[in-house]
Amino acid sequence: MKPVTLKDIARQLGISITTASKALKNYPDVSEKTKRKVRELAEELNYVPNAFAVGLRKQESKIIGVIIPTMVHYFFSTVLDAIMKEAEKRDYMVITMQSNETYELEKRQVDLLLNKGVDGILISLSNKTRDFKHLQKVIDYNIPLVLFDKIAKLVNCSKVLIDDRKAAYDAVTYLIKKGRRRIAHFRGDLNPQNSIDRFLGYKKALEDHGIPYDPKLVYLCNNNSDFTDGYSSAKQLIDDHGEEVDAIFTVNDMLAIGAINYFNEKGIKIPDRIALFGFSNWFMASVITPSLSSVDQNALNIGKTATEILFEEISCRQKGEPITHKKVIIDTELVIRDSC
Amino acid sequence: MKPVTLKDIARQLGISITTASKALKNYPDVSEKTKRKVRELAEELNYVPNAFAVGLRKQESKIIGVIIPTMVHYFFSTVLDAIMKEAEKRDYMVITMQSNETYELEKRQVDLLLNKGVDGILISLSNKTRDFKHLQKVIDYNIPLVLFDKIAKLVNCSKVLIDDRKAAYDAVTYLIKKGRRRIAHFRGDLNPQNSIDRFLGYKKALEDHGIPYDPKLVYLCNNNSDFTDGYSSAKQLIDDHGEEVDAIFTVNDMLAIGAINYFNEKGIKIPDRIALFGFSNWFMASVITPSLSSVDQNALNIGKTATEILFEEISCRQKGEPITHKKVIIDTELVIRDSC
DNA sequence: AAAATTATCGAAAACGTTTTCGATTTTTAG
DNA sequence: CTAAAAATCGAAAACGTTTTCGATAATTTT
Repeated sequence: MKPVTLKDIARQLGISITTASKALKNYPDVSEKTKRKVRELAEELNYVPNAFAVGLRKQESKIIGVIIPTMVHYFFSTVLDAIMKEAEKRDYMVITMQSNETYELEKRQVDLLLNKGVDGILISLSNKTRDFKHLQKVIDYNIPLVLFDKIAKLVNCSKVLIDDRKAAYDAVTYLIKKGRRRIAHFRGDLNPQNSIDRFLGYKKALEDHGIPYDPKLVYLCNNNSDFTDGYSSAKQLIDDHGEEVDAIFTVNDMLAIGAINYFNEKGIKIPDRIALFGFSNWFMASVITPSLSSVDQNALNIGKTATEILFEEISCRQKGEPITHKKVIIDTELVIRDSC
Repeated sequence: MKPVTLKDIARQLGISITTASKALKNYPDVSEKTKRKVRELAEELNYVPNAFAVGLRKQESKIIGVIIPTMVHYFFSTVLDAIMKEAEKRDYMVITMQSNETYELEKRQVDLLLNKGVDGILISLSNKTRDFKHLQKVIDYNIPLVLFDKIAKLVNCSKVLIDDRKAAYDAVTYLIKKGRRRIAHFRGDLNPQNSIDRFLGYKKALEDHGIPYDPKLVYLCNNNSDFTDGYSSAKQLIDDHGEEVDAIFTVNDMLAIGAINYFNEKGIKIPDRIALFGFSNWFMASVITPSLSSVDQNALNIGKTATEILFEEISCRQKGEPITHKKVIIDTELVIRDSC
């Protein structure tokens, strides 16, 4: 079974390919009678335009590309979910690629997407990306580009992100308002910017509420995608400070869950003895015992907004209108559960 | 900045487009000298073939399509991870679509993928899919198709799946070997086949070990993607049977985690008083307290194998060789943790 | 009835690549 | 030195669509 083409329709109806094409596109210079005949036959034969031919002719693919560090991740898969739904509304398809947190792959994937002729690209940068020539290439090719979550400030394109510093500030402030005074922080690596900002928010919240910042209460967890790191840091924290500490704010939920496991094991009561506040509001946070308070990043909204902006830019480009880049901050939300 | 084409290269070198094309494709009827010149210039100008033109000419897209019920799911995102890595090895890209567990979307998405000219399609069917005309269409178009996990027995194509019945049998047998005698089962909906098979495995394990099957110990959890269902079923179970029951085998980890939450809350000791065995080995299973024993479905292997088979078929088709469909059963594994 | 207008159609070029096949040039063999 | 063989190249067609523009036919206006 071969797909049916305009040629087939034209031949069967004894008209030209041109007329057949114009009939389906509702051109004014085709009579209603022929339009009807063409449309009926097209329907009957299940005609669909060949995507390659259309792409070649119109230089548009009806595909957008997405590059994320990793797929198996509650936050990113949720963002992707939103992206795909927005794309589908507009009859667009999504090609997804994983950079695996490496710059080389990310760069290569940008090239591949450009070669495929995608109409726009969404990227959440890898932790290791320090050089932005590949992004500049996208811009030079005049392909709309929107960065989300892991962004690069210096790149001239639209961005969608949360205010990590404020979100962390709010979470720590909540702990303080609940009477906690010795609040530890399990922080992440120096890159990406997110963990720095969350740390700064933590620090500022303490200072604004008259609690001295104590660097000894900050633990670096460089492998923060593994909950054993949270477990061992919790152990270290208790060894170092004993009864003194009464709360922990962690840079993500994974670390908090590792800590919860340790405390549960040692019979250290949560939240009576020590409170916990996570970040990201992964699904796990709601099912663990005790359930974990966390900052919800609103992944769906991030994905939706980023995609909407991308399509605006795509539409501007097609109409030849000038493109103005946007930077949108998505609201976060404190989700309070049993851990504090 | 416009992408550079063969025409640009040909003009700059004073040769024909034909020769430029053949030089890059290493045809024997181009002299080494011109080949070198063309390759060097192509490299310098960063030439990449236009994907639409190649697709139109060769009728191949270097894209495969994937349809899964949902993206935000540990199993499916892991399978997708494997699929994308296999595709990348072969310089292929992946278009992913979510059926959202609806037949209509699934059908529409198959159409969209066919129209895009994808070279092959991987599908894990929606729970609601009872009609397979859309799959038959893929086969009629002679596009390689591989079903995985949620398959349709009657469709004539390759399939990759696990032996749900055997896996369930093994898990329940493990509980029996550990001395459990009154083993409950939290089962899923009637569709898909998976939950039926897991139930049958449960039943057979009991019978083979001389334990009478008691339908009163089987609880239907129709909304099994929500852990509150596991919570309430656990409560019901204790209300109905009290001290009598000493283990539960659940159709997935979500239900088991709901049950664990209930038991933790009520101070019902796991595994002393009651043991639990889940299914799917979601990431959560390892972080919950107590950690949950579960059947690992080997999602990475499912994805890898399905993609390998797909590419074999794609390659056969391109060479005009006959295609033989395969049905591969991926081994599962019991992951024993603290819950039993 | 002639002229102007409008409606309807199709030829042709273009998008960029691949591939067949014939033409030309160079090399080798006789 | 000529004939055959080999090496090297390019014209042209094809993939299927869109769009411009010119041609013809039908209609309206003078």
